[in-house]
Amino acid sequence: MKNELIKGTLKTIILHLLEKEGRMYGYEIVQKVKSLSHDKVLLTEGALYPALHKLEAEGWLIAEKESIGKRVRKYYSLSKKGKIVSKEKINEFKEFIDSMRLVLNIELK
Amino acid sequence: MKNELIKGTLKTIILHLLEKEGRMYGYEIVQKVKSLSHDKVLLTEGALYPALHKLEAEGWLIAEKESIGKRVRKYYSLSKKGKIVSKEKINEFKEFIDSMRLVLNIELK
DNA sequence: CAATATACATAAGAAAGTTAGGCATAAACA
DNA sequence: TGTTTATGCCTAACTTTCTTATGTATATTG
Repeated sequence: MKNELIKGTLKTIILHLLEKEGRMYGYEIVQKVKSLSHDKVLLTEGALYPALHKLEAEGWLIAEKESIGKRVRKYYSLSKKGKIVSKEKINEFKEFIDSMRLVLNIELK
Repeated sequence: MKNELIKGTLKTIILHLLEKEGRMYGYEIVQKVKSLSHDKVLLTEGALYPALHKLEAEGWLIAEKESIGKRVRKYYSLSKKGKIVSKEKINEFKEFIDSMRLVLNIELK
């Protein structure tokens, strides 16, 4: 999906996955989205990592480094605020879909 | 809707409305989208007009100026190519929604 | 032991908006 | 009748968000 539509959904995706999974690291998020979407949504690391940093700076994510052998993974989870924002983002997305359905006059199963 | 999600949908909206209505001018498109979406989707002219020009340059739209009193309206309609692209864009949007539904695990009525 | 996968990160540039103007005519209202 | 609001077009500076291209390093697989 070389799709400009994906733009703007990245934060929503991250927040939602962390809410569902509890705790994930960046690379894992990329793989998860890829598999959930049957290889349709391919997050790029150039977009993902800056987004994670921004969400952390915003206070919505908590980051913890963890050593796996000689490598360091950075796990993210939702802060209290992040859990609230996560739900808000999902609702915004649903409203967006509803609006678009009205404008584009399309049915969604 | 101060929503970054709308980004990327503008061309799809324009093409679809022109397909449905046949012939519209810029200002009319703004009003139509506003009313269809119950004031949720408010296109800005700063985004709309450049988009119309780009679609015309691409060969997807045909523009015709029409004098209304002393004012000039610019009507747009779909070219043959534009009609094809319009359908493609709608399909892309539907696929996008399907993918997002998988990733976000949400139900849409 | 070379290629691929895992895992993080940044930086330059492109794309698509927002915000803030500008210009002009027509209609509505006080 | 004069001012505000609506109609109708437009552009330019700036911002946000993403893509593309790198860089670095360890682990696994053939």
